[in-house]
Amino acid sequence: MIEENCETFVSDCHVRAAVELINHTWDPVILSALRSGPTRRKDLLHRIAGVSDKVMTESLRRLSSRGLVTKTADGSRRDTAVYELTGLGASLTGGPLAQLATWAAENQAALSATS
Amino acid sequence: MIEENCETFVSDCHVRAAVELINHTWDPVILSALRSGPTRRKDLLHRIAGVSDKVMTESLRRLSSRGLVTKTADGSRRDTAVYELTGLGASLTGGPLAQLATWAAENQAALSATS
DNA sequence: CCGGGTTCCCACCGTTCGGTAGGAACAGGC
DNA sequence: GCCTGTTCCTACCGAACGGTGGGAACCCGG
Repeated sequence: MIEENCETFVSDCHVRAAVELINHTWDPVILSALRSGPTRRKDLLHRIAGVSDKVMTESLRRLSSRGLVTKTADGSRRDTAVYELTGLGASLTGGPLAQLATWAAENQAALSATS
Repeated sequence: MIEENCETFVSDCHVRAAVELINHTWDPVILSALRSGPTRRKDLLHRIAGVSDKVMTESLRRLSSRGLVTKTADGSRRDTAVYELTGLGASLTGGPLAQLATWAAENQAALSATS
């Protein structure tokens, strides 16, 4: 599906690929939340109000499978699982995602006015 | 829904708001396609392979209602309708969206490897 | 007048996504 | 042992999204 567009609009294909990384409702929020460092699942759920348990699991798995987040457990214990940004994830959150947040903050007035 | 997160994660709220502007499959592609200047609907459909007529209409309407795109018609004629980026839309496509595309291009190998 | 091209709308279908509810597995404190 | 907290998983449901098919309105060239 993406490849078709690559034939016509190469740069757009990249945009598409990138947007698909974050186009799930909570993924960007979780990524941003992880910028403060390795975080446990419980703390993520606590900090991000409104996200359900299932969605958090799904998002973390999705982000993990895409190489943006790693799950690190101390030994085999379950309740010590810690999620952390990978280099790729950090470059995404620190670069484009931060840009997006900055842009949104600067244009907040215009956005809320039109919505 | 967004406001709840704002209480806890202010910057994340902005990310959310921005992502919601582009989290529809074809919206970013259409926005990027419009960077080359005012474009007619037909040309957009022709250039972006894979997008359906309905989705194009929906996306254009959505982008228009959010102030990212304007629809300009020469008089009352229907087939001269031209879509164009607004200042807001241009700042989004030229800034964060371009950043995202650049990032995606740079990390293309890592992305395709993990997917 | 008539056919083709263009814009736009509507109704329907299948898939995906987010949310809820419930439970299993595991560790620690009482 | 028992209860609690935490991490996951598994159904299900409703809503939203993308895609298809069909058609209406409009303009132009034959």
